[in-house]
Amino acid sequence: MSLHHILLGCLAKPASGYDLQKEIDQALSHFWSVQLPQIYPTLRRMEEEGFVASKMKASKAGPPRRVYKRTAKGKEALVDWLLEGPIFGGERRHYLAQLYFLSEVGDPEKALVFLEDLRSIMEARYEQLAEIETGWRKEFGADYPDGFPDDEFYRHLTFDLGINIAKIYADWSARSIARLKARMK
Amino acid sequence: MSLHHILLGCLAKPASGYDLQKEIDQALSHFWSVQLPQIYPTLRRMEEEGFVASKMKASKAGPPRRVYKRTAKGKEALVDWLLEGPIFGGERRHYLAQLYFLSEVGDPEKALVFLEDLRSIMEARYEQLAEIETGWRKEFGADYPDGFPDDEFYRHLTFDLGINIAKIYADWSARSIARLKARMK
DNA sequence: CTCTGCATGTAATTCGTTACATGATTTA
DNA sequence: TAAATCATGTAACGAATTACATGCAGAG
Repeated sequence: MSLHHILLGCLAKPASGYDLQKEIDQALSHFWSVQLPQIYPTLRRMEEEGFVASKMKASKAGPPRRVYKRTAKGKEALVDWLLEGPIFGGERRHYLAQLYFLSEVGDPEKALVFLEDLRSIMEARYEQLAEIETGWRKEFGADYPDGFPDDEFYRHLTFDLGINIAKIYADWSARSIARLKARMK
Repeated sequence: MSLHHILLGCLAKPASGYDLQKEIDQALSHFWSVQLPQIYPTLRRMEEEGFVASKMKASKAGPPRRVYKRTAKGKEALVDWLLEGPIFGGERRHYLAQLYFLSEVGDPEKALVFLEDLRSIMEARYEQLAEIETGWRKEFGADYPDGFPDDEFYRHLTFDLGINIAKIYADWSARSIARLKARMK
């Protein structure tokens, strides 16, 4: 029961399965991912159980869209989930597991390549977030970061965490490369 | 094919399913989790496919143990996985998804409780890691953090990242609480 | 006319969790 | 004698990925 709640959260405004996938992929990608074939049956089951309701609507470009709305029961279920308090568990970061076992490759040159790949990904991620923040600073001026309306405030908290972590990752990967190089001499 | 590789990584030394679960739970918990009922059938399948080999051995306390060793084919598969480069995707952090939608609870007092729960967890996590690091500093003195042998070097990289992230989380959650309180006035 | 984006879905399979079942040894 | 730790596993279910199948509309 997890995608279930994510979808309820996203359905503050009516949306189709396709829309939802895109939103998750863009705005929530740092802590969640889904594929379309998981979304469609989940939404259907949620409708059967009364958490959402759907209507077919014509689309400008492409086939008709099934647009979902959250019901009162859906909103209630979402709030219940939020009031459970922070849910931990099921963390899965493949790249850290790989790093943990990296000595098994034997050759430090290859380990170095791994770390450099990691660094370029992490730096790109940080740059991307930093650009977004620059945009906000221009837009809000001195009101940043506290000029957001209520709903965006909590979203900004996740952003704030995200950019700080991205920075740590970028610094850490650069430092790790240096440590490995020093050790190779 | 993910637990598969984690188990191969842990099997640098022979171990039983029970041992493996404990190791993952202790040393890898920040980026991986498993339950025993997933481990047993996975190991069995891995043995059928020739990645590991098992022998029954008597135990001091309790029932006999099925102890697994990694085969040459297993080691090869592990190295192949590591050489694929860093694998991203499938991130899942429930508590951040919850935070993202937290405005839906309406009442900021309840949101505050959520953030305070988060903070106490994050601070405890940081303290725990800081204690471990203090121990190492005492043990290695000026050689810390570079006095580790090769295999522990990479493990220390994951630790170094972990403690930095834990600190960020602790600071961020305290800051977020302050921001929310300021906004509630 | 081909490629990209829009938009829906099914089927098969794999991965992961929870509940259940069993039983020995050690510690309080 | 009750609880904790050791140790294995099965069964049922739920969550997630991959492959497959279909078809329209607009841009180049």
